[in-house]
Amino acid sequence: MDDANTFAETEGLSAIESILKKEAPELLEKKIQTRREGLPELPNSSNQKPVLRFAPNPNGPLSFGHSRGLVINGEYAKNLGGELILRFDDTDTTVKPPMIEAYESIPIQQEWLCGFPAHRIVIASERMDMYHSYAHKMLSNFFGYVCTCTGEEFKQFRIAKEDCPCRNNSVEKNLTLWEKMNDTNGFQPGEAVLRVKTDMTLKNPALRDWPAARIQTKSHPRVGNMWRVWPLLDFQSAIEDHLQGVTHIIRGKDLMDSTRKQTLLYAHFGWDYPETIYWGRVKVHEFGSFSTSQMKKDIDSDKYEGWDDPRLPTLSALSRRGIKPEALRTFWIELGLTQKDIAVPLATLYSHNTKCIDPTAPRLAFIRNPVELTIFGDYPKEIEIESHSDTEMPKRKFSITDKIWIEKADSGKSIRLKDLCDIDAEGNVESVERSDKRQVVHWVTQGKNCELTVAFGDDINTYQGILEDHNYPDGTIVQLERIGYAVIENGDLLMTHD
RNA sequence: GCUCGUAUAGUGUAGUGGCCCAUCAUGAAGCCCUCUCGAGGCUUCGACCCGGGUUCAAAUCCCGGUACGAGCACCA
Repeated sequence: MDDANTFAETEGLSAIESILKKEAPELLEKKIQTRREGLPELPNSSNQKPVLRFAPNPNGPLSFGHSRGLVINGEYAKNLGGELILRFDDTDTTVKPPMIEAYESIPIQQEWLCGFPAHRIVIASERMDMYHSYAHKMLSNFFGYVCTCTGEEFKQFRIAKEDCPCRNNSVEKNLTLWEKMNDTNGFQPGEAVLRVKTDMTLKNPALRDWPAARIQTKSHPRVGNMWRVWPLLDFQSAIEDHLQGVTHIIRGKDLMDSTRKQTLLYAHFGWDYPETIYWGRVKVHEFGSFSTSQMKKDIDSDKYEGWDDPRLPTLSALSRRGIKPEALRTFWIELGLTQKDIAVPLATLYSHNTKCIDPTAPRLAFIRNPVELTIFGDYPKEIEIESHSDTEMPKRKFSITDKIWIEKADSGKSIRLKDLCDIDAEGNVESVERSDKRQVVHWVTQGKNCELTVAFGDDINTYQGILEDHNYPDGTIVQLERIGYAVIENGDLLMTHD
């Protein structure tokens, strides 16, 4: 390389060019910048069919935030011919108790979003025997122990990098204490936990002898009181990933320490940890911060009408509002898999959604703040109007009387009544053909009173107006001319977005 | 406090030593088209956190700083 540069300096660049032209012409061709499309290549996936999983807590229905995990894992599974496991991590009956309806709704929403059903569904609460048997194994092999310190006591040991007294108990003692944890008349919640023996001097405090299971006495909605000792996420998830043969874990970077904890556990068992990829935190400005438990509270107190209240960021609300799964998928794929913490505006999602719905959304006129206008002069008495200017949709047919409705904001000036005629401020017809560049305004001649509901942040507004007669069924996404897209719901309108 | 992570236009993103006075989308502005303030087409605007170092060559590698975020739960 040095020689080459010296040569270039003394002989000039053109000399090099002519040599290259002879010896290796392909090097001279300008590379064209290529932009990677879609998701980055999944590492370590060329020699195996990937097995991925998405593991929500069924303490409520799926939200916008969940959709990232579903989309990313689902896309990889689909594109690489692998498998997607939908796993219910429902091992907490106390802090985030499972909601029984969620076991039904989550798979439905998963299929709606991904476009295919999960290849496997795993319910943690039905696999408790497995977790117990590995917990037992951990104790018998002396890489786990029952700890009877209080949380505060152990915290001090963790900070001081010192072993807690329970750490050196014999295997026999541990097995006895384990029995006592599982015994109704033994330890009570809070009196003992199962810990994984790692190393109390580890640099990262989060990894020091982390807890694997605890006692819960609150009944589980699916399995009742069959179990008393329940695994914590890091343990349950680690065991289950191995049991299911998960090859790739894609999750938030807030779980980086989970990976490290679980890798230590895998080392004890002699297993290989799956390939792990992380994404950063996503904030959606318009959604603020919602937690499943807070939403549940607010629904119970009637602040929201239900899980599909259009103000909420749940998948059922988005779906109800006319957000398409394709738009959600494009949105998440475009954000990609970086570890950056990002804040995104909903405008991007809406833009993708517009591309999905615009080609099939029939146009309708909706008059907000309607005022009646009498028109004088010659105008067509029967009229056919396009329902969608770019596609072949049946036309809208109306008989025109001399009374029509226009929006108050459009009244009192000379306007073009769309597809009908030019009028002056008093309603006198000036021309049937479009005669100048005056503003084109939508209008209704035969219509019904109708309510348009618009969710905006934490507010919900309804506008009374007149919607032109149509016979589209509920659920149709229409475009209200000059306003935006909306879904027909019980004959009324629910705003999708502009 | 300890540990870990990230830093490219307003917002996202591509880019893994020479294709880069940096890609694409979104956004904003303008024009064209259109009997919608929609869709479509075109144009324009706008960025490599800072400071050192390595190298002929750095957005890219190294070190330091700064900023932001996360974990250190008997939640997931």
